[in-house]
Formats: sequence, structure tokens, C-alpha cells
Amino acid sequence: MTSKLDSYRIFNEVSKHKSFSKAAKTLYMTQPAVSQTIMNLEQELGTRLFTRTSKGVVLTTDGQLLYEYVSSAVNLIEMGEKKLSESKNLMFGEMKIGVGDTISKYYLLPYLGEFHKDFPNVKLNIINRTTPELCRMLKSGELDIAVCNLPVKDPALEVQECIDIHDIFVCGEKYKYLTIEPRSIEEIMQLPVIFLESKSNSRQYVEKYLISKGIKIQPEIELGSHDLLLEFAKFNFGISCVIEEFSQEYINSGAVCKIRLIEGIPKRAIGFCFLKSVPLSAAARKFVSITLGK
Amino acid sequence: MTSKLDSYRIFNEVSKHKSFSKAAKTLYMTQPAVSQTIMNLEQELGTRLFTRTSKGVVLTTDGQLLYEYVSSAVNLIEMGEKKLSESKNLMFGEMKIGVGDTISKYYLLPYLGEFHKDFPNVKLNIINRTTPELCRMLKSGELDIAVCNLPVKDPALEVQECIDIHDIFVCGEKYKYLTIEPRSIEEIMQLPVIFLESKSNSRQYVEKYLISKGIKIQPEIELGSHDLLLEFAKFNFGISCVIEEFSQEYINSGAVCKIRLIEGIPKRAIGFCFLKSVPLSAAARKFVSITLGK
DNA sequence: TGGATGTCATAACCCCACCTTATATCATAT
DNA sequence: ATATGATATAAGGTGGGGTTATGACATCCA
Repeated sequence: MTSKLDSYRIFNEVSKHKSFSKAAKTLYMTQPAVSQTIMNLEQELGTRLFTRTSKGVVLTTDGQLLYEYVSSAVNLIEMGEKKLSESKNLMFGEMKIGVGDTISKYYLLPYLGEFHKDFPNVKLNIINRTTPELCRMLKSGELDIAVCNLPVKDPALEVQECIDIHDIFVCGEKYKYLTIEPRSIEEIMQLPVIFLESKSNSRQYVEKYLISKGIKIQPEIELGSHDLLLEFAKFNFGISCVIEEFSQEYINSGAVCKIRLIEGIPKRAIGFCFLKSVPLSAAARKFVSITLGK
Repeated sequence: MTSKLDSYRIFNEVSKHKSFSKAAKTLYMTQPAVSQTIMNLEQELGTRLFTRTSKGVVLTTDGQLLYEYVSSAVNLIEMGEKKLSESKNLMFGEMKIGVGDTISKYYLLPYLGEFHKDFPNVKLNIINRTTPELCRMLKSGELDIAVCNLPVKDPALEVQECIDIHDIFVCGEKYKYLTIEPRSIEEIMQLPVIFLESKSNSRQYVEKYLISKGIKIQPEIELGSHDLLLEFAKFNFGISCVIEEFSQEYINSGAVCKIRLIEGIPKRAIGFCFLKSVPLSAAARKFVSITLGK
């Protein structure tokens, strides 16, 4: 590319108006400036672009050739700027949101639904990864925002807690006797226990806590989703370690029962994470406000 | 359009290389300049376009949106410049050539053929108009070059004579006796004469000359093309006023005979005309040199 | 662990490209 | 003739966009 792109904007305007002075007006500059710019452009390209007449200018053959390309290019840029501003008004665009856990999806889903209802033209791109992976993706710009299991200690990331979650044990009818009075975790561990698969974040959190207490777990069963934990507990396969907040339906209906602990597993939280250095995109900002606003 | 187009060229390069410093190299500028330009652009557009990382930059969601448009636009401009330079090498392009007379076509045709053979990718656009109309079109930039009946006295136009032409009278077998010795025009005018239709340039030229000599013509027949003039003379419909240079075939084969005049009609010329102020396009220059070069 | 190397950001400065004003010139219309 | 409106030209000032120099980090590798 040989010339200043700016001169093409001027070239485009002159071509549209077939006049230096008219183009100058719409460009908020003076006619001599336009005149010079075009002369420079002609010199750089080594060809005459306009034929000057007493009532304006006319594109030469070369000028016409160039104009076909330039007008499209300028239109494209204008289109891009328009789309960008539309995206700022959430009339358009995309949001890449990372989600820490399959579990988080159960929590997030209604908010995502609401967001999508309000801004149907913003495409949602939901990516499921582990928390450290999400942090990496945030920092590398692959995500607009992430919903992670806290704590996240990365200094480059801003964290906005949005909900506390509690790891609890639940059981079905068969083990209901456990719920009469608080139990110790050691006691529970003697029984058949059901955990998420070991690579999951929640499993690791609980496991780490228990190890710090000197307790090693030997799950009877390992499952891949939070839903299954509840189902298996309900049908008395054992004691499931679940997140209280995501199990309300099962607990309220009596399908499973929460086992009170003498010393509960410390609560943790999930929250929004995003880069400190980058302002949130309009879409992400709106989504956060929708989620936290209720 | 809110921003300087130039910054989009830089934006494009940065996006391609995912790096300020690499883009700076290919743009032959320094990294801080790129850095500033992008920052200005981000500020003007009111959105972050890149996420900075320790090993370069990554487009944000907004940046990606914009890049789709900008990259196409920049490519279009580059394409346009390429086409333009190709057109300078006559590998591509278009030439709008005005031709003064249907007759001129017979003279020009072989040269046009040769030009087209040498530069098949240059589209030829041939426009037939009267000489004054061609001059107007030249001055208004609608033509690259014109082949006109001379003289053309317009001060804005450059004229390049290319061939003299002579208006002569020819006849067929029946009137062959006229060719034995030179005749006066008055004598010829007593016989049935055949001219081009009165709106044609050639007809007007001859008619004006004859009127200046006090001779008024009353054509027996008026025809629309030079070819027909020859055919009608050949079959003895009368004496045709034709251009000697375009009638060589008929004369050489004896199909028609030239009538020598005591005082011939002054020669006139045809020539290339083009705007003094505008350098000839590469194609037109080449075509002129092909035509005159032989 | 501690350079070495790479990234981008920041600050200060500087210069020329570009724009402005003023004027000329020409063509056309009134 | 005069007025109007087009582009061209000349001269001059200024600010934007570049430069250099430096800083702050991250990553890599020995």
C-alpha cells in the first residue's frame, strides 16, 4: 500500500460529489486542502484520477477503476463502525462467557435466558473449562468474562462474587436416620459415598479440605454430573456430596435429605472474573448487572 | 466516519500480526507509534480492540467484529492500487476512444485490432460522435482520446495529426469517360452525384467548400456509409464523393475510378485529440504510438 | 534464580505534512 | 459587464503523529 489511507476517504467523497469544493464542505475542510490531497494522491499513484472542468470534476478511466474499489472499502469501514456502535447498544454483537463448572450452568441458565430474551441479537458463546484454564483464557483475551469457582487469586483479574455455595452431603430414604442429629464427617466417610469425578473442581475443593482434616475419601461411586449425584442419592446408592444451592428442588420435595454436620465444609463462592486492565464489554457489563441485580 | 482512516491500516496490520512491535516493523514505524495509534483509535471508537498480553496482543470480541470489516476494506484498497498499476502496464484496464466518423473506423480498425492483440486485457470502448461532440466529451472527461476530423481549434485540446485524407469523386464503368482528362467540379455536378447524408461531417466539409466556390450540390442519392458510396458508384448509380485513402481497394481493383479534378477539394486530415491538461493514459499513449508508428 | 529477551506503555520532544487564509484564473450564467 | 462558482497556487502556522529513551512486566532458559 503506497498511499495514506486518509486520502482515499477524500477521494471517495470527491468522486461522490464530482466536486472538490462540495467534498470539502462535507469533509469539513477547505477546498484547497482537497485539491492538494487529490494532487498528491494522483502523484503517488502516478495517474490522473479526475478531469477538471469548469463545473466540477469527472473521474478519469483510471479514477473510475479505483473508485469501484475505494467506495466499497470506505463503505465497509463505515459499516464496521456502525456495527461496533450497535454492539455498544447491545443491538448486536457477541459475548464469550466462560463457565467454571457444569454445575454453574444450572445456576447461570436462567440469567442467560433472560439476557438472551432482552438482547436477542447478542450471540452467546459459552465455553466450559476448569477455573485455571478460564483464568488463562481471560488473560489471553479469549473470553469477555468468566464465571469461576472462587477463590481466584490472580492479580490481573478482578473478581465479583455472586453467590455463596455450600458443599453438603445428602441421602435418600435408606440413610434418613443420619439426618436426625448432626454427624461428623468421619462417620459419613465410613458409609458408601458418591462424589463427582476427581478432575472436577468441586471434588478437588472438597477433597483438599478433607485431606487437611486428615480424612482420605474413597468414593463408592464417581459421577459426571451434579444431577446424577442427586439421582443416585435418591435411589439409595449412597451419600452424595452436592452443592446445597443447586439441590433445593430435590431437598424441598423430600427426594433427598441434607445431613447436618458437626463441622460443615467451609462455604465457597462462585463469581464473575474479568481482566482488571480491560473494561468490560457492554454485553458483559449488562449480563453481570442482570445476574447480580436480583 | 469518526476516525482517521490511516489508523485502520495500522489496526489491520496489528490484527494480522497479533503484535504491536511486529506490525510496527512491517509498517516501517516504531512500536510506540503503533501503540499510540491503537490507543487513539480505541478511544475514538469507545471500546477496547485488543487485549494486551505479555507475548503480543489479541483481538477482543469488538476488535474481531471490526477486523472483519477492516481487513476486507484494506484488501480492497490494495486490490484497487494493484489494478491501477496493472492498468499502467496495460495488463488491464479500459480505454474510451471516440471516433469522429464511421469512415474513420475503416482507417482505425487495423490499429485497434493490433492494439487488442497486444493488450487483450485492455477493454476498448469505442464511441461514435460528431467532432464537436467528441471535443465536448474530451473536455468533460468522458473520453480518454478521440480521433477527429481536423481542423480542431479548441485551445484546451492537443491535436496530433495522423493522416491526410482527400475527398475525391469516383465513378463506375458507365462514367469512365470522365477519367480521361481532368474535369471541373461544376461539370461533375451536372451529373447524378451521390453523397453521404447531410449530417455527416465529411458531407458538411465538402458542401461548405463547394458553397465557398459558389457551387450548390443537389445529390441524386444520399447514403449512410462510406462503403455504400463505393458500391453505388460501382454499379453506376452516379458519381460518389468518397475519401481517397479509404477507397484504395475499390480503385486498385478497378471497381471504381477516380475522376481527376482541375482544382481538387483541399485535403483535410484526421488526428488524435486529447486534453492538454491531462496526461494521456498509458493505454491511449500506446495506441497513439502504434497508430503513428507505422 | 537471575539474567536475557521479548512484550507493551509512557514521557518528552520535534518536525513536517496538512490545513488554513488569501489570491489567481478561468468558465459560465445573468 | 458583472457576478458567481469552479479549481489552482502560494505562503505560513500548527498540531498530530512520529521519533528516541525509558520503564514495567512476563516468559524463557541455563
